[in-house]
Amino acid sequence: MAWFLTAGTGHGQWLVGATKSEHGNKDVPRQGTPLNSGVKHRILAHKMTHPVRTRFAPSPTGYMHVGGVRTALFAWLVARHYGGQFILRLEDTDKVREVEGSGEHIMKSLRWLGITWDEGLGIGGAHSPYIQSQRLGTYKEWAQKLIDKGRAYADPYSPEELDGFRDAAKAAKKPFLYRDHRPENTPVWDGTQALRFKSDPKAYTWDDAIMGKLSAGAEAVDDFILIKSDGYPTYNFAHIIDDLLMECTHVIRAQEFIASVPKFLNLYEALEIERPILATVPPVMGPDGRKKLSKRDGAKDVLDYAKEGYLPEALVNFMASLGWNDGTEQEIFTVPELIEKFSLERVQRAGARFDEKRLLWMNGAHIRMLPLDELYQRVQNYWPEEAKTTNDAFKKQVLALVQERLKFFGELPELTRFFFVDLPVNLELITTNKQLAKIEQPILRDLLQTARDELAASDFSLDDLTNRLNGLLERTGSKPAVLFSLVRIATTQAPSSPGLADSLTVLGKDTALRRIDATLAAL
RNA sequence: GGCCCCUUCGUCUAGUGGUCCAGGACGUCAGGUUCUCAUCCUGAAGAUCGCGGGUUCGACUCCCGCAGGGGUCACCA
Repeated sequence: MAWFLTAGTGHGQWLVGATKSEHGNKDVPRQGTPLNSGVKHRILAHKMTHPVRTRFAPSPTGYMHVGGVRTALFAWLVARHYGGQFILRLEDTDKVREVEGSGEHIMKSLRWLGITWDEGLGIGGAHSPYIQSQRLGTYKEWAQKLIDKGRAYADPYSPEELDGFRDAAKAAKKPFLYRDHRPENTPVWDGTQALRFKSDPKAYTWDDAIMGKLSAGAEAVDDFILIKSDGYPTYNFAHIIDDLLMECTHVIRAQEFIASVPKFLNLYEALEIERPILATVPPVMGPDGRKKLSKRDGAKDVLDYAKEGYLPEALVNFMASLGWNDGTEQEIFTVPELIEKFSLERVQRAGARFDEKRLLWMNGAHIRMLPLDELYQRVQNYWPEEAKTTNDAFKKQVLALVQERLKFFGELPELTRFFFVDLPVNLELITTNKQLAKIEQPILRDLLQTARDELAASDFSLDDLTNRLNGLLERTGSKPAVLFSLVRIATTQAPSSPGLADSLTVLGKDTALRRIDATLAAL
């Protein structure tokens, strides 16, 4: 069932009437303020009769890292939570910064994570096109409305003049405000200059679904550029038009836009359109906590996590937990649980540091939750080279043994190689072993020979192996740390492996005895 | 520099005036699970709730100031 944002949906969560009382009311209690006890006074007031529609609108400037994708995730979670729609739009209005193939790469990233969209890039929809460079006519139309109202004008200055103004402002330690230089008689736009918004500066107070009550003075409102001189709109203008036309109910975006909101609010007024619910997601900080995660500082492409064998549901869980929790002590969430429990009200306002160790743990936890057959399907591209020709049944047995040891699929080869190929005898494994190093080689040799004879009589079923290994312990009087280590090293030639009996039964009699013989020959 | 936002264990966080000399998770350390690695279990260390005032019988929770951090001041988004 779809949720609708209307007054009186029952829970009192969504209230009426934000836009009109938005400004100049710092001390006046808002009408229709939510009663719903004061859930951090973040409850959003808005009137709407449409189903929830959220969007993610990246610009095609390369890959996406965890910080950017988390914003998409939150928007997606909101849409899914309310049974609404999620839209993917491409904001490609900066042709200089555009990186070829980014759109495809972004779609691939979202698809991998299971962040599905109902309209937009690649699939079209009722509000096509979803690529801003293909919507230039629309922006021009809306720009004309502003011109007709006397709320837009051509920028007569050269870039050099503008730089001069900016430098002067900087030298005076004052913020640069274009409108301080607004021409007396604002020129008519002929399409070759930049088109600027003629702002009506005033102080604003508004509600942010995450940050709560926000405010800024009139100095935050300026004459920003609507249409650049190359004919493309700026983000500041285009997104407002698109969100309106695409009927977005929420604009969920990163924190760097918070300072621009007063400009947007001013533009909504000039356009006489109702604004969507605004939500500002706090930044994901780099591991050092000094600044937000960025490509410049080596933030990874989310698809790198795919390559390394991370589970998308684990990464989703991890990103969600970066700045959100459900108020209980639950840490591991499935995607359906996230959809059910997610709410903007419980999103943190402070930035959260990216801790890859926690991601690693979470990924392991999700791997352990997977049924063996599903894990087997997912892990198929990660087997060591030597396993390529091995049959499924055998690989599945191996996988069952390493499932609880896997932190990410990329570890599969080093964890399992010895199951598929005889590794060269490495006596160092014995000489550096705490227990075995103390024992002279001839004694070790006898012990291993005894074990070999016993194993030769086994049918290599797990039960029989376990019994014989235990019997061996009694008969030889040696400690498990000695006997088991010795046999384990001889049969695997690996520094670590799953339990001895488990490993042996999967390895099989021929292989196990052959490897013991090789070790015997080397001792 | 102006404006805006943020501030609880190393990290992610719980916490909406008394139940908090602050709870959980990751990480770390120690012990247990017949060998290694891992899982699992148990335990330990780890936060004078950024600092200073105030309000209150009582503040992590409310108010004020300060400090620190972040964001922004583009014909980038």
